[in-house]
Amino acid sequence: MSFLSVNNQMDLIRRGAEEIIPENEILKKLEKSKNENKPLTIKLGCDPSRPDLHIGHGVVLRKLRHFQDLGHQAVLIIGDFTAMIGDPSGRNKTRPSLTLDEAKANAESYIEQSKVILDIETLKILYNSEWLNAMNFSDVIGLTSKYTVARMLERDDFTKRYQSETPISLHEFLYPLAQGMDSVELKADVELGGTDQKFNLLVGRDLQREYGQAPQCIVTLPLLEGTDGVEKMSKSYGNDIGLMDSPEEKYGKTMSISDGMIVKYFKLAADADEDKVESVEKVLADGKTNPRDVKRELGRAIVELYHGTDSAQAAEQHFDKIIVQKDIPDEMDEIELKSDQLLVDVIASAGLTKSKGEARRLIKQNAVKLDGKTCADINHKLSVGEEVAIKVGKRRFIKVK
RNA sequence: GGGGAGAUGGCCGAGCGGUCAAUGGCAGCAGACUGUAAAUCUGCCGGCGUACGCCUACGGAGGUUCGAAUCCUUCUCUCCCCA
Repeated sequence: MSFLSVNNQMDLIRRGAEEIIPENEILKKLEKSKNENKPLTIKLGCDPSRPDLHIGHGVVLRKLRHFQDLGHQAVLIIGDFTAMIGDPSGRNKTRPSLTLDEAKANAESYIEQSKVILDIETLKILYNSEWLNAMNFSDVIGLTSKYTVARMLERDDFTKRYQSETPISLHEFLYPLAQGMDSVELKADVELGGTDQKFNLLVGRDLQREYGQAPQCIVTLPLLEGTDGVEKMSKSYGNDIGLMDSPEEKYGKTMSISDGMIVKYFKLAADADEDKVESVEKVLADGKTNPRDVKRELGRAIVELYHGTDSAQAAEQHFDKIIVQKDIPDEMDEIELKSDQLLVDVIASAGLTKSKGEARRLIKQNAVKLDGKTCADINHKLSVGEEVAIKVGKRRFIKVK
């Protein structure tokens, strides 16, 4: 295999990246790799404590894929060790402690999902419990002696939590060190991560130096805000576009992002190159184009990336039908009535609402339509054999027959 | 080791014996307006009952009281100050 020129490689590496630290070092690494015809080791750590991936994760996975496309060795480190330890204090809910089996199951699902982005054939997958579990207490103390409390407190979230008097457990200081040990173990040349990972990635650099290795370069990527345009994309905020979402969902959710996010989404979620990003910026700035149309293009681009052109077209058509024309879908889940039932009960039991109370409220709020006609009667009854399409809110449907 | 403050609904945060399912903000849901954008306005926002009602809920366990998120005891956890 022969590598592209360093400049050409850098064009792709820079795409969408926030920071490359230090840039001259990565150039040297690339040069050396090209001269010796030896791929670089590119590390990406993942946290298997949450099983659902979204296009926010996709940003960094995509970057790893770029390196794969350039011929380098991508390594996915599954942080099963840290997931198992979890957070004994129970304060930090983002890190529940998992059993080995759970961590493993999540890891498998993670790998399965990342297949839509990564070239799984050449991907190397390692579990960090393999080496972290093997460390004994004096190893750990030796490791901690290489870092100071003051430096740890430099990490953004530690600083904030310390200042706002929220607890920081001691063991949390060990996570960056553990992650750094992964880099040492791997002799990583480059580590990727979100900007929130910058501190941890830099610790990896320091530790590699301590252990007599050439320090890794780091490539950080911007965090992608969710569809609300404010919070970081996350399933628990409900503002995510899942990698496993259907084309229709991906398209629809994309259409709901705020205008200010369009460029960023092109850059990070649609993998657009610099030229494309520039032209989008230009079109949005000229004031003649309705941003909605640019967003439609974005929606297609994102769906296309994961599902292909045909699905992108279909998703757009579906969107136009359901949302723009407020029609009902051709296909929806169907249920059969065994006896005459109150509409409220049907909606709740079909799972369209969480409770009967909610169903009742929505009916009162004119949010329920039967075959396109608003039904505000909470006593409305459906009889056996009656065929009707129920629409709750904007996008919850069920067909009764 | 000593002293002080605190733990409330998804989150933040009031309440400090009855009128508290618990003010307010954020998030969420729905409606109006739109480009399913944003902003704005309106309504909803523990569960069951179409209202009155019942059940569950103010860190855990006991207790005082006709009545407790509110008082007492104890346990668990957190923060601050001094050493």
